[in-house]
Amino acid sequence: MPFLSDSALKDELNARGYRATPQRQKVLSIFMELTQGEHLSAEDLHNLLEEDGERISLSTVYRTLHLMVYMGLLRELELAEGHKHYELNRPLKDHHHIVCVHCNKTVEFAERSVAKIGEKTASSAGYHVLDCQLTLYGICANCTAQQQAR
Amino acid sequence: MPFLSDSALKDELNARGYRATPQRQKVLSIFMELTQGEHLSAEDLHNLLEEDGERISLSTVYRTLHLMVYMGLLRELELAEGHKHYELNRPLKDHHHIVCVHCNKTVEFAERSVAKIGEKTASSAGYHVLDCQLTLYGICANCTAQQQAR
DNA sequence: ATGGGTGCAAACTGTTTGCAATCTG
DNA sequence: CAGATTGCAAACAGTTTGCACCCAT
Repeated sequence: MPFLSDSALKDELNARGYRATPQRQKVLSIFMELTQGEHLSAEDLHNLLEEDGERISLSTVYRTLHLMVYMGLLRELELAEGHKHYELNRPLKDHHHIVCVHCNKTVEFAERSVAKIGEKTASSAGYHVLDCQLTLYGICANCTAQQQAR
Repeated sequence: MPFLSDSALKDELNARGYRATPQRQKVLSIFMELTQGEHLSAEDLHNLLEEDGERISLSTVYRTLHLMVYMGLLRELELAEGHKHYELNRPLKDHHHIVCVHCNKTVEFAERSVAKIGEKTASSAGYHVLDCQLTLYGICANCTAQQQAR
């Protein structure tokens, strides 16, 4: 599901009774241009679209993000920055985050065993797992160094 | 750190140049009365305090929560419900969450190996880990059953 | 007594919603 | 052409902040 042409997106939307609009296509194409691990807030996305000369309102950005999360095209991340971030929902969800609580710098890392542990635990609690996010909060090397400098 | 008497809290605060106020003591005592795994939003906490006949403003609740997270007494959770939740920051952080994306029901579970994996990964990226949260999103048994009933 | 803490109300941020106009299937 | 989708502006929810008063230290 990571790469979806405009026409594939249209099919996917139509199959579920939704319509393909230029806004939706443009939103998805922005996400497909990101490098692995990059993620955007609603406002980041809106800015990128405007820079590209697209005319799209913030409300539509939000509505589109919700729709695409609902359809499974995007993944919603809750990093502790007060607003949500979104990224393409790649089939292998073995990619997690470390956030620096000082500077908010975020690093992605891949780790297969976490998803397995999660899957096992959740299903024994009767849950059908949709997503598995391991988030580590800490202080990055840079900030640690700066603290010691004081 | 899970159980802190009023006077221990006072010492802890004074040592860092803060003052012990009735509001802060009451907030912490509310958290200490919770059963393991319970967590509160700022508003939940405010309501509980008012039920107990305490006079405390919402702003003070927020300020106190931030302070206690900063001091390491509380842990901030980002469950996908649009607002943050807080719980006592117990020394063993091997306790994670599964959230049902339909009904928001949250279940806690303990899993030791995740923290180990996280610690290892983060430190190799140069991060000093403060917290490690594994959050699983899925559909609970109840909601699955209801979906099939339709 | 001094400066940290509180309550209040007003400001803010990110997000959602109602509605008329517009576009897709 | 019907109904889904959009843009706009207004409404919202949760959280933060300025300021005068108050109370731990």
